Amino acid sequence: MSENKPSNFIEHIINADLAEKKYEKIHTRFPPEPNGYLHIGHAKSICLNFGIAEQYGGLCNLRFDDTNPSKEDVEYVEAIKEDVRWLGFDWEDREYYASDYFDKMYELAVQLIKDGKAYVDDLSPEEIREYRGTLTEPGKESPYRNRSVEENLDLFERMKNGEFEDGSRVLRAKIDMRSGNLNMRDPVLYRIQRGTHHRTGDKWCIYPMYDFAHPISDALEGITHSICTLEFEDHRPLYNWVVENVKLDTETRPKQIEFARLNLSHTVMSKRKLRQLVEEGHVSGWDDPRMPTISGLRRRGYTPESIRDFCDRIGVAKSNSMVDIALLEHCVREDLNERAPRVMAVLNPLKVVIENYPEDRVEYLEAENNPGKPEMGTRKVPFSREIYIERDDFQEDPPKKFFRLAPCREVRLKHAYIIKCEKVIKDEKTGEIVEVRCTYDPETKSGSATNVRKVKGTLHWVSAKHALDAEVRLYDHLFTKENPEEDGADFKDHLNPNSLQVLTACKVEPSLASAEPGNRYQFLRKGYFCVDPDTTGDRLVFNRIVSLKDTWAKIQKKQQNK
RNA sequence: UGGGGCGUAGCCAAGCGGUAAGGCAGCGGACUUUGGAUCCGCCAUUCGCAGGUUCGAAUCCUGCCGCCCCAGCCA
Repeated sequence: MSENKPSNFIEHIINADLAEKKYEKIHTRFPPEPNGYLHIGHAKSICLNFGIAEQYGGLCNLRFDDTNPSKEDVEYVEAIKEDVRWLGFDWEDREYYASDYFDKMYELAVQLIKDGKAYVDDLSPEEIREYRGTLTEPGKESPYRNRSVEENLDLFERMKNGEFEDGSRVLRAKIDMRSGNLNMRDPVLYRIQRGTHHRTGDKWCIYPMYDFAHPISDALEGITHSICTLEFEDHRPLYNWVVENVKLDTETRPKQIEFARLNLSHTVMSKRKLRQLVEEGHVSGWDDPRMPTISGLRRRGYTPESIRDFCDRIGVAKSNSMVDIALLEHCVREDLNERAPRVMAVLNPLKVVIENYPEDRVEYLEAENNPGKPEMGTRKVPFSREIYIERDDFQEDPPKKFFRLAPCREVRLKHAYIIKCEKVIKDEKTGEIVEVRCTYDPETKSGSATNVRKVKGTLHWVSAKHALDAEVRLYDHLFTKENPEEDGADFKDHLNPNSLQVLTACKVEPSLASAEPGNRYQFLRKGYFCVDPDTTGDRLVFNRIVSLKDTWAKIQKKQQNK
């Protein structure tokens, strides 16, 4: 199909293969092991594999690499399917499992033995390690390496029949104990491991290793390009060995291609570490909105579109890299700027009384839902004598360039009037500001003919008697360090103690009464927020997806540094 | 000391012998009833380093340096 402008080295390879007529149709696969939840690193692989298939008019399979029952579970297969679907990809009826091929794999292993290319080894795990040699010294051949085909056949069948203890024997490929590539030093193909498999139950007590199962699964499914991460690069000769030495009846030979996995700043990506965060209670679960898991990002409010866009932008290459999380944040902002309706919410309320506004008057002001998109319409927002503004938006003794509310100063209330601060009321004991008294200028009503004055600052607000109470959860990076796993220290030493801040006294505009879990909004001047599933009939809970870009925060930082 | 990879801006990343794309971040400025958005401009005389080939090298050759991965009966 489209052989135009390859955007990465994998497309170059595919274009070349197509030009040489090595393959007719492109077929990829996404092969997760159902032993944990998917994270954004997997999203990169999913987008790559499904994306290439789509781009070349081919297909992409979803295949669970379930060859180790001790670590795998149906819980994970369901979660993985949900995540892939949510990201926007469809594997149609091509949902496969390596375990679907266990019979075939066994048969192929038997054939390998008959061909004199595999043998049953009685060495213990420790002995196998010793015989393997080291990185710099060659290995030694096992004393069992030259058993007769008949004996191997008999032993392997008895392994399958459960006659031997777990770990007492393995089937090994007969390749080269002196190879510089440790993977080629007679790799283990099958091990004995009792345990109930989530799909095959107790049918098997021997399970194939990844290096044997993966190339066979690929070949059986007609995969043309088997894309995996860099650490499998030195498994490629073994992958090819299996493809070439096993008696397959398919004629297309899959090709393994390796790319660099994603690393994201200010977080961790390994399943082991993520699991640790969950199990030790540093986060509330796999779907904690601070987690880089797909389920965490979903709950946080990230859109699938923004994640796909991110995956497009980071590119695909072979150098180990660390992508700045700011790019991910940029991608959601860009997406949500287009689609999120704007709404007013005061996170840290400060009461403002407009002294010259009639006590019992209420005006319903017209407010646009998205200034960039008039087609998103307008809504009515109630305005009255008592309102809340953001505590940060008032300062008694304002610094330079602060153009919000301060004594004797004027600001515009978004969609409403210009108000002027007349008086500050403080708590007599604590000195805390409890209320600000203002006056408004009736000539300045938004949209009216008399509204001609301009002021520097515009604030968001909510009418006190109309406001809804809400809880807002503010999230920050999970780790304070760009790379928490750097310099050998425990990554948990760099957990950000302020990664979650819960605000329980927030006031939001009444139109949010109908907000439902999953809905996303822009809280004017604050950021993008998503309704959390913890929301109940009488309690609104919002997650901050990402803040808006904050020029004022930057100015403040500069002022502090002076 | 073996094998496999990778080095282009603060972070990603194109580039494939014809004179360094693009994005993020950053910095300036315009506009603005979101300090948002938008717009406009700046941001690598040089591609890890050193030699060589060539009219011409990030691209080809040689040598060095640095970083990552591999010694699971995990994937």
